[in-house]
Amino acid sequence: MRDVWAGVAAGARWGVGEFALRPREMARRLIGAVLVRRLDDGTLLRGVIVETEAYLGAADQASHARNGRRTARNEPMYMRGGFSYVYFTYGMHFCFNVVCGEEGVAGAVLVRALMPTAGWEVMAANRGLSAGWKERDLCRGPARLCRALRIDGTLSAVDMTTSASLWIEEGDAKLLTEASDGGRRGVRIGRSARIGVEGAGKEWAGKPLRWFVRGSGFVSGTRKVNGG
DNA sequence: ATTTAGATCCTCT
DNA sequence: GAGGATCTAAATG
Repeated sequence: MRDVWAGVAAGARWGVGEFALRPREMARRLIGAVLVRRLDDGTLLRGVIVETEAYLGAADQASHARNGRRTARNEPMYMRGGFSYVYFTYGMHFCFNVVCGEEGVAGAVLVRALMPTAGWEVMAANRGLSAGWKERDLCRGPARLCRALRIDGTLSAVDMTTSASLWIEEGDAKLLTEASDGGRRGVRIGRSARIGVEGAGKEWAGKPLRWFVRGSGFVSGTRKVNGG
């Protein structure tokens, strides 16, 4: 992971340049970065990104932009890198994506889990959890993450390079080490097939387009999927 | 620890 | 009208 931070300052807000990557590279690059949400009352909620999935354009049969589809819902996927794409699914959940690449080309990264670093109490309240909750459960999974950070459809197509409500900051190696459950063997990044896309058919459902911090209790999915 | 069913409604065909 | 980039609780090994 060290190479990822070469020459960049921890805590700096990402600009257009950081988002100018293709989905695969973006998904890998986002691991360890910090997602920041500022509520209307000024409360800051933060978390280190520990799990992502890349969604490509026309060829990717698991993507909302498959076969070149362009609809009102997926329009943000075609925007310039740095915009958000939030969609509603399963009748009750929102999922948050980071749009990447150049304008006119579909591509985004689903952020699936965070290690919360600020605002735990507010996140728990947003999730509707009662006493006894654990930090590791607050943002484990894309829908939980959105609920904890109060991200919904009104935060789709937001420019995260300028927004006062939602943005990404450069990560810090120490925080990622913490997220990796001690990280005694160093921070290791695992890869696997994406979750919940079986319907896309063997070829695309099987591609290793999911990235996660190995051994982290903040990552979603089963032990089997996470390779122990 | 793993599996199952049910919730619930927007989006696209 | 069908299905979904999910989550929770309950049941079962």
